[in-house]
Amino acid sequence: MPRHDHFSISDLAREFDVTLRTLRFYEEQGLIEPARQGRQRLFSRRDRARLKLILRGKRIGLSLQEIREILDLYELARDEASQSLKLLHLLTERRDRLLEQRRDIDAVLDEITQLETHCRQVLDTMTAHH
DNA sequence: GTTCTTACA
DNA sequence: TGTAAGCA
Repeated sequence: MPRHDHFSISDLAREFDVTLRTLRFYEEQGLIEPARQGRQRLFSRRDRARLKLILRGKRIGLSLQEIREILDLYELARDEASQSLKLLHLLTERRDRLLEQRRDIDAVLDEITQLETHCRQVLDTMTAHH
């Protein structure tokens, strides 16, 4: 965990508990673009900071595509305002998706309860006849 | 021993 | 994203 200015792919993998494959994949997806020292990747503090944001976004449930949008803003429109605005928007969408999933789950749960009730009634009826 | 690219159950 | 293969 060299506290210096550069990190190897293994350094970051260890620090953030992700696999080497994951870091290479994120690069492939354009979320990070570590420098190269010959052929090897050389991660800067900036890459490290981005990775931190990527993982945070993933925890919240944002897609890599959405995370990239935020990261891009952090690069281009260096103003923190547009970035926060974007994040706020994505968070709202994420919440809506979760709420919808919750509604779907509740609906299935209710159906299960109804079927359960039905089954018990059938069993009670048969028992009563014997 | 470590990292890289490519391909695929 | 995991894993295996063949290099550097």
